[in-house]
Amino acid sequence: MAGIKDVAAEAGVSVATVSRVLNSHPSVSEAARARVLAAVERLGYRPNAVARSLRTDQTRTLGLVISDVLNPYFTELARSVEEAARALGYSVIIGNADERPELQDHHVRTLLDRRIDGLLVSPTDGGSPLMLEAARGGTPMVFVDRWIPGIDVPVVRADGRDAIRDLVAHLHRLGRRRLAIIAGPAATTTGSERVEAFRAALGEHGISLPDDYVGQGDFQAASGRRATERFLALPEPPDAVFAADNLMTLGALDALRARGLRIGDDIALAAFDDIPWFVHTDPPVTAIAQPTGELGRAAVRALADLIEGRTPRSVTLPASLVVRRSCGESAPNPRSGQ
Amino acid sequence: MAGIKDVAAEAGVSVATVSRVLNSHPSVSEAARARVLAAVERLGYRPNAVARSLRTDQTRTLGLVISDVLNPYFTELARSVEEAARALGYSVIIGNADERPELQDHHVRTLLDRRIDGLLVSPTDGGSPLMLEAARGGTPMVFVDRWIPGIDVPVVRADGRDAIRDLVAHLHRLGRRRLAIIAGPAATTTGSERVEAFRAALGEHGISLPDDYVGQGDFQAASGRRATERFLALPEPPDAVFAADNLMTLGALDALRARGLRIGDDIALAAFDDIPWFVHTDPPVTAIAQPTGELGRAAVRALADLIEGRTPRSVTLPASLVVRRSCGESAPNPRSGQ
DNA sequence: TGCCTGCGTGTAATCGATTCCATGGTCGGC
DNA sequence: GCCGACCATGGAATCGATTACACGCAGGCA
Repeated sequence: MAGIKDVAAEAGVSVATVSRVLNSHPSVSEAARARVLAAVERLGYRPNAVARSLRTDQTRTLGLVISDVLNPYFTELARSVEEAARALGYSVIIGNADERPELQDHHVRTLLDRRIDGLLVSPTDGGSPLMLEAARGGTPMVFVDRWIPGIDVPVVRADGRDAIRDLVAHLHRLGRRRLAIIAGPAATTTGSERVEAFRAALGEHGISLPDDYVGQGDFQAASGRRATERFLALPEPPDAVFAADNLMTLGALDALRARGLRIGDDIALAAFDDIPWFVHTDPPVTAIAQPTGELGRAAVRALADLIEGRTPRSVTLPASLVVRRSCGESAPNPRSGQ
Repeated sequence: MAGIKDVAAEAGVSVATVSRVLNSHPSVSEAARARVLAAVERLGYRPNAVARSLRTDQTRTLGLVISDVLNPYFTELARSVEEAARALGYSVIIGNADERPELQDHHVRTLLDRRIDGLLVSPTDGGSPLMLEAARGGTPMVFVDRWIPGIDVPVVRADGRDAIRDLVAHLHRLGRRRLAIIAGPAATTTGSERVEAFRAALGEHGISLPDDYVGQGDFQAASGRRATERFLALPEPPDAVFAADNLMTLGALDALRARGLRIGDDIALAAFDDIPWFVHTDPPVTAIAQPTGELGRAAVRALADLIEGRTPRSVTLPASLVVRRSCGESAPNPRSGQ
C-alpha cells in the first residue's frame, strides 16, 4: 500500500509538503498542492490512521460500552450515538457487555489500549475498579442511561420518575391494586431507581410494595419469565406486573401466555422502554418511552465537550408514558400508541 | 501514561527486554521477567495498541459492515461475530450502513484507513467500486448474508430456497392461492433471490406471480407498509403476503391492522428472518429462520482463515420454516413456535 | 541598495512499540 | 583447556505519519 513517501516522490516534493496538503495547512503553494493532489489520486493513497494516531495522540474514535446489543433500546442508543459522533468527525467502537461485568471490563480495557479519545459507558455493575481507574486516569468519560455513583463523570440519562407515577395512576384508575415489579439488578442504577420510584408512586395511593411483589430480574428475557412465574405461584398473585425493561417484558409475556392469562384483562402488564414491537404484541403493551435518540446525541455532545476542553453538562431528560391496551381498556388518551 | 521506556527504567532493563517479556519471547531470564512484570504492575502499564499496530502491521481487529443495526437479525449476527472474533483474539468494529450505499462506503473507507486485518460485509447495494478495489487491493474480505456477484471473495450465507418452498406448500395447503411478496431491493442478492425462489415455488403449484403481487420494499418497515397498502388497493388483492425481512413484516402488520383485517384469517402473513418478537405478535408470525449464530461463526472462521493464510471456504447453511398462526390454523407441526 | 519579514519548502526528530544484529558470558564437547 | 553454540541482553533501525526548526528567496520599506 502506498505511503506518504511514495506520494512525495510521485509529486516531486517532500513528505512534509504532502502532509501539509493533506491537513490543509495554509503554507503550501497552489502548484505544489495541485501536484500532490494529483499524485494522491494517481496512487490511490489513503493516509494510515494508525501512524497518524500514534503521532498526534488522538484517534478520533469514541468507545461505547453498552450492556446488551440484543436489547432494542441499546441498539437504538448505539445508532444515535454513532450518528452524532460521525457528524463531529468521530468513529465509534461498540463493546457489548452482555450484562456481564467481566466482559464489560474486557471491552473497556481493549478500548483504552486502543487509545480511544473518549468513553461512553452504560455500566453493567456498580463498581468496576477499572472504570474508576480510567476515570481518575484522565480518560474523558460519560455515563449514559446507567451510572456508577462514586465516579465523578457527567451522566446523561432519562428520569422515569414522573412517567412511573403516571403509570401507577393509570393502573390504579383501572382498578388494579396488587401491583408487582420485575426489577433489574440492584447493582445498576436503573435497576434500583425504577423500584424506588414505583414504590414511592404506590405510596401516594396508599398501596405498599411487599417483598413478594418485587421480582429479581437481570434485564434478560429468561429472568422476566421466572419472576412472573413466581408471582403467579403466590397465594395472592398480583393483578398488574411492571417490568423494568423490554426484554424482561418479553419473558413476562411468555409466562403469562403459558398460563393462559388474558393480558389487559386477567392481569395488567407494562414495560419500561418502548420499542416498535410493542405496538404489535397481543395486546399492544403500555410502556414508558425514553427519548433515546436525544439521549445519544446529548451523551456525544457531553463527551466531545470533555475531550475538546469545554465544560460538559450532565443531562436528565424526562421519559413518558405511552398507554396501550395491556393494562386494560382505558379512557381515550392523546398520547396512546397507534 | 506510562510507556515501555518507563517500565524499562523502573525494572532496570532495556526496552527490548520489556518487549520480549510482554510478548513472551523465550529468551528472557526468569529474574528479568519477574522484575519487568513487577514494574508493569507497579506502573499500571498497558501497551499502546496504536504503536504496536504501526510496527507489526496488524491491528487484530475485524471490521463488520452491516446494512441495518436496528434490524434484530443483524444485531444477532453482529453479536455472534463479535463473540467468535473475541475467541480468536480479534476485536470487531461495527459499521452501520442504514441501507445507504454512501454510508456503507464511508464505513468501509474508515475501516480500511484504520488498517483492520479483515472485513466482513453484508453489502447494501450491488456494486460499490470501493468494495471491488478493496477486494482486489488484497484486504482479506468475506461477504455474509448478502454478496456482490462480480467480486471473488468467500460468501457465508443461508439458503432460503427450501424453506420458501415449504412456506409456499404450507400456504397452498391452507387454501391460499393469491400469494404476494414484498421484496427487498433488487440490488441486493437477498432482495432478488427470495423473489426468485418464491416465484419458482409458486410455479410448482401452477401459480404465477403477477407483477402487481411483487411489492418493492427496501428492507425497512415503512416500505412494508406502503407495499401492503398497494396490495390491498388492488381490484383482486392477495390472500397471502410474504415479506422478505422482519422489518417489512412489521410494516405489513401495521397496514393490515389499520385496515381491520384479521391476520391468519382474512389474509395470511409470513416473514423471512425469525426473531423473538414474532412469538408475541397478534397473531404469532410464521417465519423462515436463519441459523444466524452459526452464520456469524462461519463468517469469522472464513475471514480468520483468509487473514492467517489458510484457504477459506464459502459456506451455505439451510434456513427453515417455523410455522405459527399468521397464515391460518394448520395441522400440528413439530417445528411450530411455542 | 540593504535589511527585515514572511512564505514555501525540506530535513530530521518524534510518537511507542517490535525486532534485527552485535556482544559478552556460560557451558558442553572434544 | 580451547572452541563453537547458545542464551540473555542492549543498541538502534523501523513502521508512517506530523511538525519544529532551518533555510532560501522574494518583496517591501527605509
